[in-house]
Amino acid sequence: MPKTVDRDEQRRQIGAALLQLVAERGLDEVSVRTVAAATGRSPGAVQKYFSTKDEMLTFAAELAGERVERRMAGVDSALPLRQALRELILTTLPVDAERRAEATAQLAFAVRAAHHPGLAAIRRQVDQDIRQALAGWLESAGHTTHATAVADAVIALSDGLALRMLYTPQEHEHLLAALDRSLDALIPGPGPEPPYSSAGASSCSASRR
Amino acid sequence: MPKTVDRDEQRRQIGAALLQLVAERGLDEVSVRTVAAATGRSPGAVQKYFSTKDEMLTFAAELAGERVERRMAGVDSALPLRQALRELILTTLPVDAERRAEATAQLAFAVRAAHHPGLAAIRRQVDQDIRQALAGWLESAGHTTHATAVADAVIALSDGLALRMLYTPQEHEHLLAALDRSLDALIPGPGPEPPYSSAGASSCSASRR
DNA sequence: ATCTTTGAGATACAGTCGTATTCTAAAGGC
DNA sequence: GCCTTTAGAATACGACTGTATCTCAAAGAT
Repeated sequence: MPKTVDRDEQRRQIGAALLQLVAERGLDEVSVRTVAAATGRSPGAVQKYFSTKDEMLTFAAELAGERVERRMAGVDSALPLRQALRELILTTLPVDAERRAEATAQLAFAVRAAHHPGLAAIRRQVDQDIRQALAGWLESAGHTTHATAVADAVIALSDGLALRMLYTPQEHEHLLAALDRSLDALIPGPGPEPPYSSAGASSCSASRR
Repeated sequence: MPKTVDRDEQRRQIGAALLQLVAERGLDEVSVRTVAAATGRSPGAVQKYFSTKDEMLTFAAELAGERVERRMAGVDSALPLRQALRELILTTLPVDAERRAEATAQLAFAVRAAHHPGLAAIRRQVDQDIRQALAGWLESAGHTTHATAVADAVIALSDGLALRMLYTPQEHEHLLAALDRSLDALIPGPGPEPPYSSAGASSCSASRR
């Protein structure tokens, strides 16, 4: 046996470099050569691990998906529902350099998935996992009705806020306020009632206390 | 004066073709040559109207923004708030081929804006316009507190749902349900419950038709 | 009818792309 | 020790990119 290397580890290194490159320069700037340079390798060396650019892209998309799911699993599930949700969403919003990198890559892949069946399948799988985990949280917190619909709403809200934050760093404050407002509305109680206006029969606020 | 043409009209034609191309094949497939072919022109003819690819892209992004704002202005403002919002959001979701085309282009430009200051500025302007119009709707419907936060939430929700619909056509039903759930939560019934609501009960049980 | 200005097409150029092929060097197994 | 297998680099190729330049046809003004 000749010189041997941990192939999977190498692939993960390259994939990680690709994600970072997407974050810094955009998915359009990703080429076999730029990724190779970002990892200090020659283009030929990258070819040893990914025979095709598309294979490399797909691998990186899966890697990014795994990261999201791992972060999700890392949220303290003992937290009150609203806080847990807020914490989870905050880990997906580009509020600092690291999260901005992740969000950028995530959204870039999502848009490309619109014209790339392979990437679309990966995104669908990740979304499905997150959706079911979220629905589980909701149900175990007493949110037995329309748990999946609320889960989908939370996902959409998170993605939409992240997208806009990408090109509007000035408005992070406003958008975080919008996040809290939405969570207040979507997740009634526990704790002090959100300071929502409107006369007594405010829609959902009576369901759980 | 020699042969003369309506330059602005030509530019709009080319811009429209570019948007359609983005919708059908993705922003990566947009090149001076592909756009020229899509308009039945030669690449050189396109150069007469846009001396640079970036100028062409910027123009198309503005064109797309105008379309959104025009659609927004077209929503019947006499409608009850919740219905107006729902109608507005539906015109931005990829529920049919035409809207899918618009949403695809919109989101593609949004992601590219993350690394393109010019596009970012355009997006920010469009977002600002929509936000203020939405906030105006909300306030004039009695939603005097946190109108802008709710407006931002609505925008994020709309973008997030559109993004996911792009690569998950199978789940349109679920996502529309999530939209209604969110609207129910965000917009407490304006006096008379909207017709979506089932009887006088809490609007929590109201779902899409 | 001529001139002049313009739209449109064709072509050229340097650069980058993805991928295939070829080479060098090094690290186990014998 | 050599020999095989592999990692990695270098190179080659055709296709495509954005942009600059050139030519030609056509239409209004004189």
